[in-house]
Amino acid sequence: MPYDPSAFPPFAVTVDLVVLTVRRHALCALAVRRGEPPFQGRWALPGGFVRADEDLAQAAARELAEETGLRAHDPSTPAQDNGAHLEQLATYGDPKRDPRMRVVSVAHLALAPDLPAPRAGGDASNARWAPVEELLQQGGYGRDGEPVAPLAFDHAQILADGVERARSKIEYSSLATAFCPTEFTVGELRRVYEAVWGVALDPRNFHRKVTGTPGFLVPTGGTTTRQGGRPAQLFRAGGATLLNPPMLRPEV
Amino acid sequence: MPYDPSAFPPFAVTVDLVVLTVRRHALCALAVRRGEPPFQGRWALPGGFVRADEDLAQAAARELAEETGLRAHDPSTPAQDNGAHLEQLATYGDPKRDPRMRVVSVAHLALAPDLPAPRAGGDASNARWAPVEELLQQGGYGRDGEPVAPLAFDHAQILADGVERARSKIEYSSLATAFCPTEFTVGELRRVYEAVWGVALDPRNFHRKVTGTPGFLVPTGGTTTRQGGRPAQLFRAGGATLLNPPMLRPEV
DNA sequence: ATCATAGTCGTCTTCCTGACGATAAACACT
DNA sequence: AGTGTTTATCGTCAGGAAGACGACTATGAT
Repeated sequence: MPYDPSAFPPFAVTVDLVVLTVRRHALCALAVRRGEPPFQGRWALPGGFVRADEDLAQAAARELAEETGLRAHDPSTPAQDNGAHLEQLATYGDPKRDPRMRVVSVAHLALAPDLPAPRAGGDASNARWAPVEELLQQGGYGRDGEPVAPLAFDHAQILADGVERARSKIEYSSLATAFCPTEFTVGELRRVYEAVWGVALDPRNFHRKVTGTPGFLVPTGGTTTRQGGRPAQLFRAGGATLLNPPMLRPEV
Repeated sequence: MPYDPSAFPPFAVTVDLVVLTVRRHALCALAVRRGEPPFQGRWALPGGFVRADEDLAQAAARELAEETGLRAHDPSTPAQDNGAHLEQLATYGDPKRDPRMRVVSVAHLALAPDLPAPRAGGDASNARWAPVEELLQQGGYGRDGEPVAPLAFDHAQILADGVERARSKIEYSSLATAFCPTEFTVGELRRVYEAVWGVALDPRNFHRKVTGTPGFLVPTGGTTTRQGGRPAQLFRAGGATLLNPPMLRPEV
């Protein structure tokens, strides 16, 4: 078939972000309140249109910076600075996912250490970190007893897919360090795994596993006592990106 | 920002397919010859525009049927019929990836058993199964001494990503059975792993592993001798989709 | 001083894997 | 019929990794 510019329907292309962090022992995602219809007033994932001259990864990094101030580091340059990890998640293109028009959204997954405070266009009341279970429970009641509306569009599905990606990826990669600040302790890293997986891990076996995996952790020499108890060694993320053998997620 | 239909640039959205199969002990991908510019005469991955009323998965299934005659089975209805496995791979949206216009391509990965013959719009000379190493080597010479042109667009990258996805996914899932016909032997399944990974596996340990994993293989009672040697038991794919513990890919 | 908390080192058992010997059942020869 | 070849299948053994859990250490709180 010859090339015919009228042969294809026009689409709008957006990027949506699943930004995850660990706060107070819970896996949290960034949500923004929608200011206009459709779904006005409802919570949604941050995102926006891809510009005409922009790559998808660039658009995702730009949105991430606009919403959180985080720089994304290039995936080819792993965890050195305290920028966020950013990767493409999946693409959602149901014809009816946006009632206004045909929109294809390329969702991205970002993992960040605990941050001071979200900012959505300068208005803090329109952005928040919320535990993912709270955002995913449809039509229930939140911790404060307020009714919880489901996320706008198909964002509950996107968030669920992003959480599942994070849960499986920390098994066989060193990605859990993306949730930690530059220097962290073994206990802090363990609490990341526990929050993301929602399980309790044996501190002794965990310590043996992570310190025994070459390239995973690099001791910085310092110690800290910010968690109480005996001072703990401080580590930085090592160069290894793949864990072999993987960290095993407990059954059930 | 209020909704403004002129606020976003229009995109064309396509699906491209990485269709993999195992033929003659080699991992092969389906390639089609381009009939029009750009890249006229070069080999490319099959694909096409997403229609206005079509979901992305529907578009991919339609293209797969057009190119190969294969029905894709729904991911929620695993390996029963001899349809192909189809899943979304990744999305490619570099502004310059298509010189004509802004095209975002949602690549999909399909795994199929060895098929009679490809058909691309009825013209067999414009479609072929080629070993992935042959398609991925840039500017070398093929088995027959002819110069090999690299794949059109960014399809070499897409193919490489698809192959990598397949290689890693057969580690921890029962997806390797998607390369096999409905009934197959342990040896045939082993040859799938060997072709996809490009390694030799110990037949005895492989046999112990796959027959010892509950839900992976279901004996059908029959035997076959189509490989020569002692008759082998026939199996069908069991209901299990996740392999735990995974099949280990040898180092090197 | 005592307790609570968190970190770190060991031990033991169990399971899984890799290496590899041995047997079984077909076919192709001579 | 006998012999060799090929593929399938069962068994054995050693090494490594993980789960369960005891023991000890170093802080702060009471």
